[in-house]
Amino acid sequence: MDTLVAFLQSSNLVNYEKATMIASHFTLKEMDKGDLHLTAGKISDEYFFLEKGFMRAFAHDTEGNEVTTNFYGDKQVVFEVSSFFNRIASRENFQCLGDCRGWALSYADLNMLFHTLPEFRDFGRAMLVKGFSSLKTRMLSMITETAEQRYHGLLEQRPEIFHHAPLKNIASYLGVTDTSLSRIRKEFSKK
Amino acid sequence: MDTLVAFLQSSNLVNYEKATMIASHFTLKEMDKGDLHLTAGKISDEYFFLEKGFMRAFAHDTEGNEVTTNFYGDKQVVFEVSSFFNRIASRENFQCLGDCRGWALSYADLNMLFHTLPEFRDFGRAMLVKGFSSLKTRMLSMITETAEQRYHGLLEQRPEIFHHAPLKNIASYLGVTDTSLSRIRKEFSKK
DNA sequence: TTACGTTCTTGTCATTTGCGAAGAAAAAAG
DNA sequence: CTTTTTTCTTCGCAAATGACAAGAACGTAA
Repeated sequence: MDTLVAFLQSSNLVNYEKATMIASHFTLKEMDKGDLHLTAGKISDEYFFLEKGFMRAFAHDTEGNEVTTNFYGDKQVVFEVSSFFNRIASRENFQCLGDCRGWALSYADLNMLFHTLPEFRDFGRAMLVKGFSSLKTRMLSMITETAEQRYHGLLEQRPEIFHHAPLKNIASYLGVTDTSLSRIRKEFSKK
Repeated sequence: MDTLVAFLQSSNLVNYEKATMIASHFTLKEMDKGDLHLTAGKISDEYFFLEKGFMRAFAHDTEGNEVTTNFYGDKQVVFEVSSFFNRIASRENFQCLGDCRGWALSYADLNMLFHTLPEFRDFGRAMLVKGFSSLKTRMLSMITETAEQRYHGLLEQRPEIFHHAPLKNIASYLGVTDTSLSRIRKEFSKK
């Protein structure tokens, strides 16, 4: 649980004492490779801190194809914002790409903590803002960059992804087919 | 100012009395067509409720081309989340596409209200979550739909945009060139 | 190990899209 | 109203990408 406490402190918004107190409300959750942490159609009720492992989020398009919408590594918060806060069914699934271990907080507990601890409120908002911001950046790169540029960018900025996720997941995350990604990699290896 | 009060109440998170009290901290701001409400490089310090008019947000890509990232109509909150909350320079510009009139709240005032009114906090979070959620939807459509499908979707879901924004802005918002959008429209009119 | 299923690569072909440039149309300025 | 600027459309061509299919490579489980 030390990892969680350290994570809460890392933002400099929460001190050690408060971090320990917040962390005490989380419960341990362990999953195996392939397990679904959240299934589309259900309401997300876990604000989940991933201590160890790797996960991805994916949705289905109108034709039923899987589209990977995000990857999560060690020490990241994993939850479906809209489902969690609006208490509505999630359109996304969260799947473990390896054995996972982390800490979960329920909606009720999170609200209780938000209500009593302004620091945790700010922490929560900072997480939300961060997620929003990185999604915006990704949208911009989707519009302005070629598939090849996006591939290289991901390779530089988040190399861990390539160690944990199959290429077809990465392809849909980048907005290309697996065929196309394979070609991009081939061109790249020529140099 | 009635419009603002009504807007604050519309979420059902804030009652009339509190809405009036919150609204009293906003200040009126009027702008002409073409004016920049926020310039890239500056820190956004206005949580802005657009009462009347139409605006767009745009950024520049690495080659210096304008990319429209969002459109805002009547009765919408307009602000750059990351710049506003993190107090960092904005990468985006906000421009009036017609004469605009709305109400602005400073970061300091917003925090003061967040601190004293749990209802307004929830309201603020709901706005944030909503923006996040719609950006996710848009990202998914960018990955799974063709440019033509995205065009038709926008035409159905937000027809006002076509009454206020030039097509080249809409093109970059949709992630295509103006040339390509022109072709898509031509194909469409053949039916 | 062997057999099976999944993932990845490669090929061909059709389609979409971008780029550069030119002209038409529309809007703004004088 | 005329001029100027901006926006929109159109053209030809090249490049990128998707769809489909076949086979290779890989991992998993019996």
